[in-house]
Amino acid sequence: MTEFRSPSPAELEIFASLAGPVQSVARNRTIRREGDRPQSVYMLVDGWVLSSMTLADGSRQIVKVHLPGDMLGSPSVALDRAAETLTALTPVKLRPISLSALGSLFMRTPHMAALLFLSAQQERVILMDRLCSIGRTSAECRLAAFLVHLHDRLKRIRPDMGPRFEHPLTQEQIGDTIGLTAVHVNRVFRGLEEKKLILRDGHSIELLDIAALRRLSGVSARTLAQDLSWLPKPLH
Amino acid sequence: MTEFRSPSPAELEIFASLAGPVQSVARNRTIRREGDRPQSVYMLVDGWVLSSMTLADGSRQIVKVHLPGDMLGSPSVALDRAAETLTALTPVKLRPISLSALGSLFMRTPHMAALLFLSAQQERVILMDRLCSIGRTSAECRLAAFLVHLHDRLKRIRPDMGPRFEHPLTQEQIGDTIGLTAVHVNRVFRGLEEKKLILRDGHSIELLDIAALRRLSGVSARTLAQDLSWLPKPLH
DNA sequence: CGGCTCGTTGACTCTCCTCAAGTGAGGTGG
DNA sequence: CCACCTCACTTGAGGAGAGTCAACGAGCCG
Repeated sequence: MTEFRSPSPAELEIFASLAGPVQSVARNRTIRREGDRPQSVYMLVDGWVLSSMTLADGSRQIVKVHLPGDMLGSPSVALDRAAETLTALTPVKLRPISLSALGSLFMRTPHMAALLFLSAQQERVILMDRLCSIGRTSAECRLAAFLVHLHDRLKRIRPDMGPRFEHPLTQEQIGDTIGLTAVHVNRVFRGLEEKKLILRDGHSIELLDIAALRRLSGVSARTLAQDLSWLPKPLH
Repeated sequence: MTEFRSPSPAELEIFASLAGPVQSVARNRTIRREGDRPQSVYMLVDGWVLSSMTLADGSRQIVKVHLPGDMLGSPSVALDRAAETLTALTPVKLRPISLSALGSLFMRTPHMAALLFLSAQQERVILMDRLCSIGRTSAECRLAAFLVHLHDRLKRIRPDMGPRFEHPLTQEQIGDTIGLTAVHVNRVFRGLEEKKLILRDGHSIELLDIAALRRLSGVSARTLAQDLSWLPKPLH
């Protein structure tokens, strides 16, 4: 929500007071499993979290790679049973937000509620872009799109970040995110290296030509709405 | 929102009063193009609408097939420029809802605002399911998932509907929806017919074994949240 | 030291795409 | 009323991209 740069300090305080205490989750632990009853959402304070779904044949699709600042588990608030499994990729710190706390937000600060709505819509756009990527582009384009998108999001967290970043993902997890097998992810990685578009060193990746990668990805860059004058006014 | 069965008559009236007059759009006309500034969303009163995105190489992905009762164009309210093109598939009737009307909803009825939020989350789940379908399953599974999902949604509009329904989609449009070429959609249609899972006659489709199709699709059925006691109370 | 997971590479297979051509229904204009 | 055109559907043949199976090496942790 802070992406829209309009919550007031008073509102951020309300939001913070609604969230529960910080919980720690060890690497590889499941935070919530698909099929569980959704009783809260979570603010990710620190660490990486995977949101994944399992298909009937046992294959897995990763629907979102969550970074610090993300709200986890929110799609499932509309459902009887959670759709996604949340797994800690690294040691994680998070704060639960009960459904009733979420509900009271709509009463207490309509402006924050509207921002919550906007970020849900933004997530829809991200999913739509991924649908395009997976549905209509080659493995190379998909990997490029994934890397650029991840880089953009990391950069939003650390604006001073350069073209190089660390990540905890295995190639299998990347494959499950962009709809490829681990073996093919590996080959495509090599292809991008040979084209001098990226450099890899373990779990560190450097994007050598972000513009070219973005072009290759095929999906257009998105700019968030600037004019939010139609929203309810923030509290002060 | 009415899917959650909780808006009160008073609230529905508020909602109706916020929407603009009914507009008619002829078949194949564009309602809004990607790149336009999003100035409103639309309630689809009657007809079918496609929401699509165009990639750099000119290929198209259909992001959503909209049916009467749907809200159109809402993902783009978070953006500076609309992400999706809205095209009338049939003669269409719709009512625009300006952004300021949407904003006032958050002030006037927190309960409706929360329902709006929930239906955005539900759309996210639908996109996540489609991501799984396109990313991890075969052409046959994808087509089965598409047909079952479409049938479910039509059934929600007309609960008395049987296993047979009419639709205005070409095979190319279906392909653009599930990430296949028109030629391959045709072959997979034939496959499903030969397996006695469906029957086709022009633009009419009968699902001969919905349970089998659902199993084949690989994605799990979703149940909407029943307990919405955490939402703000409705107006009366 | 041993057992794991992860990354890498090769060989082969198969699903789906591409290109091409033919059919049929519907619409239009002479 | 018919010739013509267009668009959607259909089917075939061939090719390419991604999957599958398998093996091996490297790093990490107990």
